[in-house]
Order: sequence, then structure tokens, then C-alpha cells
Amino acid sequence: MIRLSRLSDYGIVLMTRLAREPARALPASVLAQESALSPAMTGKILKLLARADLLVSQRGVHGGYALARAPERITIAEIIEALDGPIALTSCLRPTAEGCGIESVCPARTNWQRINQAIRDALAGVTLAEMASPPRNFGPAPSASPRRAAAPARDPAGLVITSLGAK
Amino acid sequence: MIRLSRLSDYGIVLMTRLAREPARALPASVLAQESALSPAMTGKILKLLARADLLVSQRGVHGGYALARAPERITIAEIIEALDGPIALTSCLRPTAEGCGIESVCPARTNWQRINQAIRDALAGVTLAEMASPPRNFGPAPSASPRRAAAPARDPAGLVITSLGAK
DNA sequence: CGAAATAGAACCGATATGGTTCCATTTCAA
DNA sequence: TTGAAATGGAACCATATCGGTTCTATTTCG
Repeated sequence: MIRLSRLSDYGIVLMTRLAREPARALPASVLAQESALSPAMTGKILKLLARADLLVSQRGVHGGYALARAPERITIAEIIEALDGPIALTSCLRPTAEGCGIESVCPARTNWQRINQAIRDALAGVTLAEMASPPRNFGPAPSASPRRAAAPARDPAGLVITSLGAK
Repeated sequence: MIRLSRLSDYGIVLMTRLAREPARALPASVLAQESALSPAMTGKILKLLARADLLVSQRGVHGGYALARAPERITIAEIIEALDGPIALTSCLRPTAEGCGIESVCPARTNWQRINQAIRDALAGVTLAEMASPPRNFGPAPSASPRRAAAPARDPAGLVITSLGAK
């Protein structure tokens, strides 16, 4: 159901926490505690984010993690990509041959890119700063965003945004 | 990695095929063959789409499936919702209590909606008609779309849209 | 030197997903 | 009227993936 992996979910929470004090470096232990995540998971995620150059790390006794860039310059898309790999909505866009066997026929073939592009833009249009800053009062968007989907309040199909855990 | 389930993937392919001849009703068997999908899978998917009122079905010997509405009035979001349930990007938005345990603390809490809204809009902004009609020449959008994410061609973070199967 | 931290890899269990199979029902035509 | 062609619906299964843990190595400072 187009769901975000837990990894990315948690990752965004952690990054958002760090974005509240972009200057300070916090150790994984306190990030874990403040975010109510297990230290193990937290460590794993932070390592991945650091390897993707979204965080800088300091080892040793007073070490920790800090954002590698200003929160305004980090997008949700980057975080997700760092934790879960490339954003791919379909298997149809295989780069080369050995595709789905109906490349020449598949009517949707060329247009998958529309969907991927739309999602990509949506995710790249939300910055960490936006996630962190205005706790509420989400209205016409703080205009801090580079460029967003217009996002009129209409509810086209009654999509219910609800829990993942709902079994 | 924010991936579309195979169900939705296939579903979109099938719907797109049907959108090419919105008037005609095609039996599952030919849809399966033309889309290179197993008859079983195809049947399953079409049944789900019919139950969601995106397709109308005709039983009996000369039966088949046809779009329930004009392709311009069916969005990708609807198809995905029909096949994979509600579009949910995070487990954080639990409707009621028993949440993640840090509701009051979680810095990202209120802003998850930004992401969900962005994705939702992106998906609801792509219609079946767009997926089916102009085989190529995707540029300023045929303006048939109700309202799209502006989708400038820039590549913000070098996201690679690639295969799912890549193990 | 030792404690506190990150780096990195391997490992494991559950479950969700892709896919199939079976049976019931409807419809039409020979 | 009977049977073939189609959809409706549910149950079932296997495996890949994902969430999560554990263990070890390395760095850094007091």
C-alpha cells in the first residue's frame, strides 16, 4: 500500500529531532531515548544516514551525530533514499533488456515515469526544516518550501490516511 | 523503499489497457494475455477493481470487464487504494490512542501530514487517461489533468528510479 | 589504559505479499 | 436443457523481505 518502511519512518523522526538543534551533535543514546526507539535500531539508522552524508559523526568519548547540512537543504526524499534505497514505484522501468516481456506492448510503459516523477517531486518538495519547525498551523505552507505540489485541500477520492499497524 | 505493490503495479497496467477502449468490455483471459500476466493473478486483480467500483463486470458467456467511468475521471490513487488499501506512509498517524508512546514528544508528529498530503496529491493528480493516451512526448502535460504537481524537470537529489527486482 | 562512543557486519524470526487453486454463480447458445 | 464460458469469492501456501538484535572492531578522550 505504498508504505514507508519503518526504517525511513524512524529515520525521519530522528532527523527531525536533530534539525531542532542543527548545531549540536547528539549521541545515539540520547536520540534513541528521546525518540522512544531501541538503541540498536537507532544506531543502525544513524549509521546509514551518516554513510549517506546526511549526518556527520564524531567518534570517541564525546561523539555523536549532527546534520551535515542545514535542515532547509535536506529533503525527505534524500532521507528515504539513504535508508531504503532508490525510490522505485514500479518494476516496469528496468533500465535495460530482460524486462517484463511486453515492453513493446505494455500500454503504460512510457507513462510510469509520470507517477514516479510525481512522487519524487512530492518527496523532494518537503524539507527537514518544514518537518521540524512549525509544530502546527499547517495552512498555506510557510513558503519556505522550494516548490511544492499545490495541494489544495480537496479530497479527491476519500483516501483515508490511517495506521499501518491496522491488521 | 516506497514501492508500489505488484498488485497495484499490475492493476494499473490492466486499467490502462482498458482505458484504450473505454467502451468495450474485455474478458479477463484476453487482458491477461495482452498484459503477460497469469490468468489467475489477472482475475484476482480485476475482481478487486470491480468490487471497488472502478470496473463494471458482465458475467456469463460473453462477459468481461470495462471501466466504470471515463479514464479522465479515474486516478492512480483510486486504483492503488482499491488494490492495496488505504494509502498510509507512516504508522505515526494512528487515529486514536495507543500510539507510538511519544505522541506528545515526537517532533515530527504533526508534520507527517505534509508528506502524506504530498504523496496523496501526487497520486490523485495522475489520471488513467494520462497513463493511456499520449504514448510519448511527455512535456508540459496535456492539460487534461485536473491539477498536477508542477513537476519541473530538475533532478533534486539524483534519485535513481530503477528496478524493484534488483536484488 | 579503559570507558564511551561510532562502524560494520551477520544473524534471526515473523509476516506480508505474490501467486495459485478450488468452488459457486451467472449467462448465453446450441 | 444442458454445458461451456465467464465472473465472484474465499482459502491456501511459500518465500522474500523487513524489523530488530547481537557481536566485534575501531576511534577518541580523560
